[in-house]
Amino acid sequence: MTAAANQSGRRPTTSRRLERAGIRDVAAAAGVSITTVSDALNGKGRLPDETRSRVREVAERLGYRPSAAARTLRTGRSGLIGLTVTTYGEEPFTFTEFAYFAEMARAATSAALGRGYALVVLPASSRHDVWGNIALDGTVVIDPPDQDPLVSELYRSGVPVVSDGKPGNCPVTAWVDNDHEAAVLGILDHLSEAGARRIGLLTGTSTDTYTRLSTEAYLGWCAKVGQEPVYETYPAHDPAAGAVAADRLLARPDRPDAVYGLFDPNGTDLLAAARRYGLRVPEDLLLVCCSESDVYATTEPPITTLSLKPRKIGTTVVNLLIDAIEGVDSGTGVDIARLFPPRFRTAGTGPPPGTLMPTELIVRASSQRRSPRTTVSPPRPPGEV
Amino acid sequence: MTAAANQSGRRPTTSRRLERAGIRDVAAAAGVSITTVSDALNGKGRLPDETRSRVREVAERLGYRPSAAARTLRTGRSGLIGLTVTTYGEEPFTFTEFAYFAEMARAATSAALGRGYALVVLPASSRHDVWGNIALDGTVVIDPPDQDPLVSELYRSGVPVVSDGKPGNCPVTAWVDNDHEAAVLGILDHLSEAGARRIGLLTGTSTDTYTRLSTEAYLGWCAKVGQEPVYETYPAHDPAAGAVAADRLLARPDRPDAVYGLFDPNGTDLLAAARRYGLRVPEDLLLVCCSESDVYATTEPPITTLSLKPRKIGTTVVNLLIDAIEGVDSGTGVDIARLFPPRFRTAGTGPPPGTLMPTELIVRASSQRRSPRTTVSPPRPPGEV
DNA sequence: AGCCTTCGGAGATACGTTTCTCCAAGAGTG
DNA sequence: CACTCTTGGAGAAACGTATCTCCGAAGGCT
Repeated sequence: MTAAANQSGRRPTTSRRLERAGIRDVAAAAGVSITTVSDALNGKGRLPDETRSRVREVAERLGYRPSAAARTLRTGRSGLIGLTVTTYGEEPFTFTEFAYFAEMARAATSAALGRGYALVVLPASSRHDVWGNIALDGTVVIDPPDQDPLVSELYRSGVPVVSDGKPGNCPVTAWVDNDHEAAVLGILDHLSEAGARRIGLLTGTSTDTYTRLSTEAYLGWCAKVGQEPVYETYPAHDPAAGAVAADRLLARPDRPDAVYGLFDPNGTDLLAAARRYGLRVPEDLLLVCCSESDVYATTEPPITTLSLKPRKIGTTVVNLLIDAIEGVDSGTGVDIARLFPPRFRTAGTGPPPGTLMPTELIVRASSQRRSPRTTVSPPRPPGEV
Repeated sequence: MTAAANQSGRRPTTSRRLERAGIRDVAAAAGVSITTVSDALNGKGRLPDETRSRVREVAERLGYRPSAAARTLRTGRSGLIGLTVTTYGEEPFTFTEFAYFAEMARAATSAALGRGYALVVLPASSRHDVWGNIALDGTVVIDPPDQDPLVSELYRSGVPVVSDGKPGNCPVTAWVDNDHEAAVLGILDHLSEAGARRIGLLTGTSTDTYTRLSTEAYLGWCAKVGQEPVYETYPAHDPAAGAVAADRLLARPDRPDAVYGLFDPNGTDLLAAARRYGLRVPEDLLLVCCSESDVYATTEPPITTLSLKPRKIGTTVVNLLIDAIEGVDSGTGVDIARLFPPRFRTAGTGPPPGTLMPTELIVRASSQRRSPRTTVSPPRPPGEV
């Protein structure tokens, strides 16, 4: 039994054996009250520096580590943020499957840590019992489907939710998304300027916002410029289906002379399909795809890609969420959250605040008829340093 | 004020406004005691099914969600597992930077979730205050450096730690690693059989276990077969340095006719370097590199890779950790953890239990002089389905 | 009839903090 | 001297759950 526990007069019968030192032990050892210890360690209250440092030293000596669980219970803050990615197909996660998710998650983790929060990776399926078992201060949801029951449940129970991807019909505290329409229009214009006469699209069958908005933008553009739409769809989560769809697109009688692929692997798939049909890129076929992968910088030829800037998105999403958690209204310091708890905030205030982030088109040889000058270091003979 | 809170007689003065329903509210609404509610919901105690279902129904109706914080405080279990990856260079994480980490993390997340735990991504630097703020049941550490203070601290405070990568000098509950020596020897034999006369190595400057063991295995093999070692080292976290080192290796007067690269990007780097020197792969240069990326299946030519099977590793690590947390001794059901808390378990019992996992060599064209028959679908004319 | 066992459940305590309230002693002030 | 104000700190009440202990009642057995 600890001497401190003895003095504190708490457990007279049960002897706490080798447990970690608690705040009581520190208080007893330093000859002060628990209040003083708490204040000293947390920098609150009014204490002379001498007491503060003495308490800190005693705590250090005893190896005192405050119990996160107790603190969470008392303060209602866990410092934990959920990160949820919608699941496609059998696998529980597409997490880190595509470069976009991986980079976004990394940026989000980093941003959260920078503000003292940690990220918990959670499945989108609410049946996993783990959801109820974790005290979350808020949640980031990537690409929530319409009417997501999980998001509704979270929001209803007062947990702030910020989504990456404009939510369909579920209530969120805030959302961040790319300006997909502008991105697609920009690409179509870019291809037109490069000489494309008939631009095709490789798109997905699912109904998520990204796919929907991008496809609509394409169709709208076609209607405006008077081009017959030329597109193929496939289930985006199935890599094999992508190659087949790429092949299908180039096999059409009205074969396009330029293609934009909405998903990461489309670039290599389209390149392979073009090769099979003996089409030269960019001479016979202009190519652009949406990807965060840098392999497209070294393909033959390098492929123009659209970056959704996942790092920026991840950072923004997390910062928005933490702002909501801490009740900061973008720097005004007004404690909005306390005045209007989340469950009431949208009542009558219209749609939740959304932020549109710009994308970046990384132009490479595949989308330029006149291929840009590439810097190639000349081969050096062996032996030369 | 809730009627239940009124009846319970607890807070007579302060009115709890719109807070979530607690276990007391459920008890009051169901006309039973708190004990009964807890037992009914957790499937403990001895209760008739009628009471159990009635309580469950009331809880459901009230939207009762047990407080994770309170449960954690009471039971000492949070259901949270830390996932730490050592940081190289400036970036806070290499998390998901390499395919190995990404896949390993995904498998670990999945395995944890399957057993009712969630993963928290944490930085390896202990100065981040977030470490002390989270109740962790255990931690997975990827590739801990020798004498890692963080691991020591965790282990000392009784938190089980399982590492991916054989730990140098820090005490862990268990560890999992590949049999790097066997893997390297296997590759060297494979290259020899393919006709290699002088095998080179592209390796790293850092002292982590993987780099060290692999390099030592190479040197040992060289000594055994009487080949002069031919290798170049570079800081593995610097992508640009890899290309330079690859170039250096092929520029040597004693240029190797086969190379094994220890890191993921080495394949493309070596391929590019070979091209610069006019070396044909595999005719003039045999190539193997360690990578989880499937881009090497489609390079020109496809490159033979060594897979460390990160999914298997991630799953094993997590299961080992949870076994330790729950005190399960690999199925015997003996509660070892309770009998011997972690801090005493290594006293005299020698090194912590380690598991060596096999690797997999994925043989492709780059390491075979007689290139294997490749199945290439002949180009189909457009219009044909 | 008396005793033992099982059933169904209530009471109370502990988990380890944070924080609200309050108090004693000294210091300044009229 | 009587008073207020400030300083430094103590006491105790939560936070919401799990669980240990105990108890009455009903039935079974000798």
